[in-house]
Amino acid sequence: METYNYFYTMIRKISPSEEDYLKAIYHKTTADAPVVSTTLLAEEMGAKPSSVTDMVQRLSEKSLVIYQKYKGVKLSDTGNTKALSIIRKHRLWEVFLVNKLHFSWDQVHDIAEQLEHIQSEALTDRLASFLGHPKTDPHGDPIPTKEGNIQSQKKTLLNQAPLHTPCVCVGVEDSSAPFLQFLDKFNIGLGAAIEVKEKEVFDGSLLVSIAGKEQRISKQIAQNLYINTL
Amino acid sequence: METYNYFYTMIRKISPSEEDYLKAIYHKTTADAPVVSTTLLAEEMGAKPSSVTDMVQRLSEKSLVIYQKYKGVKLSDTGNTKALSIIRKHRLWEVFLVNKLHFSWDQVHDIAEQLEHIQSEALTDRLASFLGHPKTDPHGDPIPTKEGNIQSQKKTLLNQAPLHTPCVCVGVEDSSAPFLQFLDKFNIGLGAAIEVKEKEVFDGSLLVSIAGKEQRISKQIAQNLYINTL
DNA sequence: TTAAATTTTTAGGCTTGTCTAAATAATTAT
DNA sequence: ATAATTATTTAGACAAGCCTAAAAATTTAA
Repeated sequence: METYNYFYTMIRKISPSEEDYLKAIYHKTTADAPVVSTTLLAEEMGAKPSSVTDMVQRLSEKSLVIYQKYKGVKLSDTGNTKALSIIRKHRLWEVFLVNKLHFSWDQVHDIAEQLEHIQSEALTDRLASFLGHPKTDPHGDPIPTKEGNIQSQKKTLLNQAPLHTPCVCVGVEDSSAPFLQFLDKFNIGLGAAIEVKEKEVFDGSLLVSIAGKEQRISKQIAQNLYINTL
Repeated sequence: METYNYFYTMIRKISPSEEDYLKAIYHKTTADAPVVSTTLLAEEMGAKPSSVTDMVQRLSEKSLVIYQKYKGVKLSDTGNTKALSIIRKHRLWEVFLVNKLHFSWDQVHDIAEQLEHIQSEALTDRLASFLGHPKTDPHGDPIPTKEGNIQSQKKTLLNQAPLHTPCVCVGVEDSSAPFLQFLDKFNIGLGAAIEVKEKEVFDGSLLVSIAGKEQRISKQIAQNLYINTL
């Protein structure tokens, strides 16, 4: 009995909660900061650090993460693949909700949080095909491929955009409903034409033209909007 | 603290597992047999009777079912409404999977079992609208309305169909994958034109014409196919 | 109508995923 | 360099949902 334990843990199904942790670890680690602390993860998950330690130890036993006591945690290759598959599902469902069911981009996150846990490879494949294999979700974030490849786009914050240069909005840093609703009021969406006319040194606000119309935008907004030059 | 307990239990969220039990109770009670035993429910749920007793007692505390020790269980009005809402979601998702993602009718049940637990009234509303407010699912079962009305159709088993009378296939009693795949091999689907040519007294088998072609069908098949006369 | 068989419930345990409180390690500041 | 602070882990508890084994109620049969 004991002999097969290792094998069993390897192929054990991943629970929705475990999937959420893998996703959180994915989002909270970068090339610069390759590991994340239990405290930071606890914030992200809306749980206490002690609960995170517990879960992270379980995930480590299942070889989904690499965890060193007191040092932090990062995804293993298996864990990374799993996280990307969940992110793929999340973003595909967001596209479905916006493009097919006509939800607005601020309404889809919570529903996609549930849909991303549906387990059926066939469903994901057919959904992707039904949607025309979209490359990005409604917030401009790239959708990983079935094979787990994700295109890391060169993203520039509107903050850093050159003056008097035609740009296009390609994504948001903050995809919370309040921010997205705010953007709607300013008529800013993915693909919107933006050009920075003036940068105020004092408060970092910008005078921009959006779809031909000049508007003043706060630094806080400009810090959360990604653009590409044309 | 204690004072508000009742109120809290009233508005408490229903878990996926609880939803599955409500659905099972719905499916296992009829006008003839208005209550279901824990043993029968255990079979339906793939659990032990003792586990069912546990759960049924919890559901009773939440006023979702009416339960009498040793006597069986049935849905309360609240529980019935909840069960119908889950069945509505299940069947709408089945229509989506078949009509939009082109799954076959034997592939959709397990996926819909997961999708039915997604919690978002807006999603269900928009899905129904996206699908054109279908009246029945891919197996011919009626889809309850948002208000919880379900049309009980007068269903005749192929078994009981009159001889030499044009009929149309309107549903299946058994919607397991093996049976549905079997029907596919015989080219029998919803809306298929069927006419009984001959009934064999010895084994109850039927000689029928399906889409113009004559075929012999066993009693077991005929017992699980619903038809309407034209 | 009582005894045997069956059904149902209770009691006690296990896992997952959370919590609080206490203990320990790591970091920061004096 | 050591003390104070902060971060992290451990220990123990709890609810949900399941299990097995034992007890109790109900049904069936003699």
